Amino acid sequence: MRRIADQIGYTATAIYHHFADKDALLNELCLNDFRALGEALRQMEQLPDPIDRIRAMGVNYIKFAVNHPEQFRFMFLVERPIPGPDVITIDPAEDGYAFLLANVHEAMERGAFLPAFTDAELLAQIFWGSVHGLAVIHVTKPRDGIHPWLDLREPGESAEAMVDVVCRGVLKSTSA
Amino acid sequence: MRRIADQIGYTATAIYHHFADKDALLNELCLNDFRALGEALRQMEQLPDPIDRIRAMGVNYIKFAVNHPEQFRFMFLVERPIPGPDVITIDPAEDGYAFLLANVHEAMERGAFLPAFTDAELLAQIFWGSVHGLAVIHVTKPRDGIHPWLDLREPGESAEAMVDVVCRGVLKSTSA
DNA sequence: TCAGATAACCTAACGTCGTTAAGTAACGTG
DNA sequence: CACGTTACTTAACGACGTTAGGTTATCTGA
Repeated sequence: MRRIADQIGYTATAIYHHFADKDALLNELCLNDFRALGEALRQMEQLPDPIDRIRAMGVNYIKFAVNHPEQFRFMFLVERPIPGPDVITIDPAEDGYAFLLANVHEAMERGAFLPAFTDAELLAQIFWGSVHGLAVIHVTKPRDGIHPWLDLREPGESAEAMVDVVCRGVLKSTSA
Repeated sequence: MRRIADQIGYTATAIYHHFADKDALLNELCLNDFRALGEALRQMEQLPDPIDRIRAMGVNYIKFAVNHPEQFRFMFLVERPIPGPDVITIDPAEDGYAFLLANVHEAMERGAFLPAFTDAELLAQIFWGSVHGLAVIHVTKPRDGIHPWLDLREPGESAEAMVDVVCRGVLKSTSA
């Protein structure tokens, strides 16, 4: 708070006339980042095939994390009290997960997935979870001083590989 | 520090005779948790097939995270200064990642993977990343107050599904 | 056996942090 | 021009990690 205040040329207490407390401020910044990520993923809307969109989203999700590690950590990894329901102002229309889920539904209607996969939400969570894991690993890299023998692959390389693997695992026909 | 000291019936300053500072103490606790996770994963050693071991490790990794969310967050998600090289005392023999990597190597020698996969390290990171993502999602669940429409599947269900998907994506023959 | 070192622990205090209380200056509205 | 609201200030509180300095117990060696 005091450091933010210094940087913007005010006193720390001035912030409290605009935000209830530190968490409220951080949540606002966090929502901003969520919108940025959502927008980045929504760029894939132009691709005609829903599976291609999902693939591209996966790769770009990791790219976002690697390019904005502070924001990514901030969004997903920093513990903060759950904001009150009134604070949840993020619009599903600009949410990344909602977009992913819509694409899974679309691909499912086209019969792209193996017959075993009928739960779109579960599929979406598998897609998200797989790239989320890689993203988190890359964004918390320094911690792996604990695993000095971990020879981490390039984010781009592992992202492509992960997306390929998961797609081959869920798709009826493996085009790629 | 003060709260820990209270709980163990000492003054806060007493701790500084046993640990250099807060980070040193936390790193020690963290190493403890890493050993616990490593041991949990190493239990799979009894399974004869390396692929079965990898599958079971994936499911148990998520189980560990869900059963010990505090520890898991602590190990992977809490930002802390990188410990000095002298502090890295974790033995590869009791490390989970090293065990995973060894199993990937073993399965690769048996020709279990599709010919495209020749990089054992990359494969290990795909296995780890996929379940790590789900684990992180489940362990940071409260934060998804931001995604109120996210209908999170049961950890066990999504863990099994993830492991199946990734295995189908990398294995030559899909036995399961 | 006893001096001296070492270890384990204490109290007091410092600086930093998030936050609150109380006050002041500027501004828009009747 | 009075008046409430807004934007901001200084001063201070309590909690935190940490340090300095002192006290007591325990162990070691001549």
